[in-house]
Amino acid sequence: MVGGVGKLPNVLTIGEVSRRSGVPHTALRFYEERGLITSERTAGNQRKYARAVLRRLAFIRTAQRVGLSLEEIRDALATLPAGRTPTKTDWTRLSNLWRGELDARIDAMQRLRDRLTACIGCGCLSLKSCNLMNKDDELAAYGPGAPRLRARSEGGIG
Amino acid sequence: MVGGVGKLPNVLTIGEVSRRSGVPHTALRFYEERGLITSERTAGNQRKYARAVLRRLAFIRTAQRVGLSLEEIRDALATLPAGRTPTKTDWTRLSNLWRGELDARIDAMQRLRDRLTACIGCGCLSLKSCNLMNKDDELAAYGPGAPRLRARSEGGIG
DNA sequence: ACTTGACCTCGACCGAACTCGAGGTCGCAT
DNA sequence: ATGCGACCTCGAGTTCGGTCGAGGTCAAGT
Repeated sequence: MVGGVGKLPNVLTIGEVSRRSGVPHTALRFYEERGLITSERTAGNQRKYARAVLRRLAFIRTAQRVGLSLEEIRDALATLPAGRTPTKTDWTRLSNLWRGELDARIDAMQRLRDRLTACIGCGCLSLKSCNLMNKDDELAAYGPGAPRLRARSEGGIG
Repeated sequence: MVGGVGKLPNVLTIGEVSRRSGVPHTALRFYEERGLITSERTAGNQRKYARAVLRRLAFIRTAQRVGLSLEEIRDALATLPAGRTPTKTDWTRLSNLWRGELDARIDAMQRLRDRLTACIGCGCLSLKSCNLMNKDDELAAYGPGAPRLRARSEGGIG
């Protein structure tokens, strides 16, 4: 019952995973090293991936696009049953968790955008009257580190 | 008219700027090196900043939080009149530019969030029926580099 | 005059998220 | 059995956004 010569194999090589997911093989090994994905090995020590890894990768990429670090993603994924298909409950828990994070970020962005717009109205020549430039809520805290969300669109700004 | 002994001096030392803006002095020098801010020097070679630098810094931080790179920010700031108070027209141009970028990002995030939510509904046990996991539009392209938008909220996820 | 703290430069280092290259093995087709 | 591409490991290199430390100067208070 291990499927005939079908075109949907149960195990995938790293090359197949890379092509199917669009994630470079170098990154796949890197993710494995960081504990985001796992793999079995063939007799000859070559990686073989369960098809589920594709779902996991899509999840990782999605989360990354939103600005979560690999560590955060790894931790979140760790709450899912190791290596197997998660239950609806698992997903719900995770989804709710991230939804909150997403909501917060969307909210922050919208506030910023709205302020910027208001800024046009105020002329922004006076520091006092400009909401954007008065560091009240989000501008207050300055955390260390070097955040960056690469613009996917080549040439939006600049 | 170089103001008396007031508590709002026209020029600020790097330490003052750092305290007032919340940006570490190391970062201030770094920003200067990267052309995001400028400073004059005293006879003894110490930096003195115009008060306007605070506005500029708030702007930089704001833009950074949204995920723009220092280079993008620098380029945008470069469209403003060098070192002087920008006109309303200047601001309008810049604001419009970034508003588009912001809108796009907000939009992407919202789509992701909505998909995640829909995902809960679908149970997410099947790759085929799950929108989130099917890489259509935004998941398609995988760019190089190492993007990251640090979560400001300590302990949202993880 | 002296001390103290804030400031200067410059180069090294950090962590995140990867990529690249060297040198070697696996496995499949011919 | 031979060739060839896809795979392996491991260490070094890259970019971004900074921080740190050494070694030295400036400026203000006593």
